[in-house]
Amino acid sequence: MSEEKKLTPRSVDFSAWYNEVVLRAELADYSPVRGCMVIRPHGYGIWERIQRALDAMFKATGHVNAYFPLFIPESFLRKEAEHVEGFAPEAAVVTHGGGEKLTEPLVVRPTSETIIYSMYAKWVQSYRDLPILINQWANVVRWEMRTRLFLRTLEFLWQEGHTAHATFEEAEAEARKILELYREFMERWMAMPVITGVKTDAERFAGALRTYSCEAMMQDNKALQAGTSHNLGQNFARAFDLKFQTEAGTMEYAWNTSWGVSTRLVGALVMTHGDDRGLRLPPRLAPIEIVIVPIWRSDSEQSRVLEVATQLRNELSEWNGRGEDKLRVRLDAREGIKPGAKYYDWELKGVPLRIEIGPRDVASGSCVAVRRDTGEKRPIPLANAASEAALLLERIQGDMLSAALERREAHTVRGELTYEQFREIMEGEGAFVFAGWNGDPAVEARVKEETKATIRCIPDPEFRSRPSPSRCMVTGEPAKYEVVWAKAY
RNA sequence: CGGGGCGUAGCGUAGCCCGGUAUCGCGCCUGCUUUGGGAGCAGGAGGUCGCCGGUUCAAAUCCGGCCGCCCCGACCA
Repeated sequence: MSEEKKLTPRSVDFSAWYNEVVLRAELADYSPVRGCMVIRPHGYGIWERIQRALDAMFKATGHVNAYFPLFIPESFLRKEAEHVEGFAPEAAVVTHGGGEKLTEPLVVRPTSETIIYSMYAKWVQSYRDLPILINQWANVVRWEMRTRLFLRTLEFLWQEGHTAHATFEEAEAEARKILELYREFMERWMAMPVITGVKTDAERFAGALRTYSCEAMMQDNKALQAGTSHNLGQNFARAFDLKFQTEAGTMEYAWNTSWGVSTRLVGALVMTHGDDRGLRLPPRLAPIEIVIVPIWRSDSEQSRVLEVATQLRNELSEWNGRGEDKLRVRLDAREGIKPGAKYYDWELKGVPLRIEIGPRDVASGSCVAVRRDTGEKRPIPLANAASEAALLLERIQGDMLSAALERREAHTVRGELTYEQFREIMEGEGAFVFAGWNGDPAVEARVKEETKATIRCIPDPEFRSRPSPSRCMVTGEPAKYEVVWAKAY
């Protein structure tokens, strides 16, 4: 019997549970600097899987990677009025270098629009130079008041795409295309369903014309903004004199978009799929998809089991039934630790599939596969273990998405409801509420004040309820939009 | 920046009210026995009790100040 503290059950305190999973599954750790997080190898491995998948998707849509400076002259931020207003309060500023006071302070980038569009201005003369489709993998710094592991840290890793186009329509199409790309990634890779839509003015990115977002529901029924894509219009092009000569010979400002997702996605994964045993990883993002745990009693059993287990490990990792995408397998041959302890260990870390193999299995030419998501056990023959395991992994990926979608729908309220009913929902369990809104920012602010719920987005048509509410939930006036309300991180 | 909580071995903690030289568990090291759901026994190493000052014969404990962290809120990916 161990006296070690058990994981806090999610039902007791979701925040405490989340922190314990992140720390104990060894995804991340607190650093000596407040609000800055150390990403440990397991957490970084997940981020690398995310990077790899997204990068391939960006390249497939014609984007290329580049890198821009960490330091931005303070004056650059000021060139776009809304932008500076939004980011100045959370800027980290370097005032000294080489032992001397700088003539102009340098801002550690909170986002790179300004430095990037200042460069695009040099690169673009003609409509023939457009579009520019560039992505950068980088770290950014935002001096937040309150931080949370992965969800909001002072420094975080992300990908930021920055494009320039010849027309509004082209920029708008780009922003929408990336939104769809994000949605596909979140559903197919993260097994995390999201609602996409456009932000209200209150929630719009500082300097953007329009902001689109992906909104995911965590297991405490709160929303997490998982990704954003902005149509920046000509706001930054004007600020940085990013002009081009059109086919007709006139001069025009370029149209920009920017979009990004961050290490927050790792937190989203935990809060979407974790359970009381720890993390559950969707197979496609799991650094290790399969862990083989050998079981033995005596020395002779040990050598025999390990021999078969090693052979199984090799067969699995060399199997080419998935083409270039090899199975990611780990054999846990540690000695002096009981198999049960190994099970708990890998369950906490979220490995989707465990294969147990002991003397009885060796004798019968089989092994036992155990699903992390459902706990379901099934014997599979060693002869075709690879294809069986691959099939199970695919099923786990699909089932995890279905389960998350079902959970979200069970906590989604659609159709006409009164403000009183809404308040009751927000005071209780919380939910995604589709409701009518008259478009008045004052109403939006009042609801936030009274219930802590915000408009997550004006959703795309496919997510809207049918028929849309005709009245504003708060005022009873005719509704201008249907919106999704929820408390958010 | 407001409200709450906490700083004692690598981790989690007892002791504090009522001062007397630090408790227990996990982990770690050595040896033997173990291994189909967190192993057992024996031995062992490991501590500026967050920091500074005060009271006292004596401070983890009482008093004053400072620092740090976590949680809740305002702000935000």
